[in-house]
Amino acid sequence: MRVLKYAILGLLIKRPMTGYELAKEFNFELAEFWHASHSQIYPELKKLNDEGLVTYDIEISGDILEAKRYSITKEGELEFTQWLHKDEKIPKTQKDIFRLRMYFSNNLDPKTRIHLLENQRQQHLKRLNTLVKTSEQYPEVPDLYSDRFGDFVVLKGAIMRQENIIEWIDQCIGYIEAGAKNKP
Amino acid sequence: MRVLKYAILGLLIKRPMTGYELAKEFNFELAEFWHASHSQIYPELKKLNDEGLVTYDIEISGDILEAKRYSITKEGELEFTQWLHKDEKIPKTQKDIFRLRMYFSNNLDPKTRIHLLENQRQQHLKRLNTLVKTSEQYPEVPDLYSDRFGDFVVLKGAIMRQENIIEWIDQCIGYIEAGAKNKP
DNA sequence: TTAAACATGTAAGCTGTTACATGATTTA
DNA sequence: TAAATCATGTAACAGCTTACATGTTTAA
Repeated sequence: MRVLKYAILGLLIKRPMTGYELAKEFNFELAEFWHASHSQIYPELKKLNDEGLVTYDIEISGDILEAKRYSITKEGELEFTQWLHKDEKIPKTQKDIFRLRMYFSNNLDPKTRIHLLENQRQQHLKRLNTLVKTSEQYPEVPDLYSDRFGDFVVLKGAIMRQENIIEWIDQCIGYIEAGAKNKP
Repeated sequence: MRVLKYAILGLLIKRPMTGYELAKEFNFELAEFWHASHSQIYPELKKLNDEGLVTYDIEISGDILEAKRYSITKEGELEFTQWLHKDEKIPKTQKDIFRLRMYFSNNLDPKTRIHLLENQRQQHLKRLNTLVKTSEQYPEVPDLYSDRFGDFVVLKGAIMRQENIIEWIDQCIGYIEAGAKNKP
């Protein structure tokens, strides 16, 4: 499916970037729903260059440090746009280890279950706070054609997802507390 | 990390199963947040057997059709329980291709964006309806120590997640409609 | 009698992570 | 001058998907 290919092409439409810069992008807002490390990015950039979807110029910092600044080509833009127009089938499975654990939680005593849930709750709350803080950079909805629009909607989605997970965790805790009260 | 190992061990605690039956389990409720196909399961069962965490008896249906019915061993139960007690770090990234597309959505005209969103909406709504129908099997919260408790809480979570995604999609559509009105 | 379900396995290939490997430049 | 950041690559391995491969039993 080569999603990384399209992720890179999409980022290069914003502006030409080095592999190193692309790797950084995958660690900010984007990181909530897509990630790639440099060991994936460099080979992919090479491949995209072979396919004629990107080109690069070499930049020199200081005396000898070379950086390849990649730009998307016309063909690259075309392929990216075609991909972007396609309907996406929703995935059957969103792998989630914690939910797998909860699926098996009848094997744990109530106290342990609540401990595990509280631990998750705390982590998600922390993440939520970070996301909310980031969202303060968007006092209003960005222009539809600005690339900040995409940032904005996925950030909103990330916040809503964290809130939803916390709500689910709270309900789980509620079920366990109610169940433990009946049969302690 | 070998999550599949623990997923299989957890399922075998419920009851002894064949590889074929395990594969089926990964296609029902569990499928929302974990999946494995038979080509992964059979080698893993072999490995677990080598490690002494499961054993099997051969069952014969009809004249010659053999099935290996796997049971978890004491060691297997111990390892599983130890795993289940561990705190889980929340993942930095939950890969989501559709959100990646939306991240790049400034490259699409508003009509196409709304088309893509409506398409997702419809798919998630369909999934939601299926989940809600399934949840009717749980008129009340199952007993804390019944293995239906795990089924129940993750099903609740799956429903909440679908509702949340639909809410996000609706908000996205709202942003686009509002933005397109200002600058058509 | 035929299609669906039962049943088990292997192989090739893609994706992704962690570690290995090296070195330059900038900033504190 | 030392640490952080910039910069690029490869290798080994784990995980997962799709296809290949084979055959039996049951229910319509």
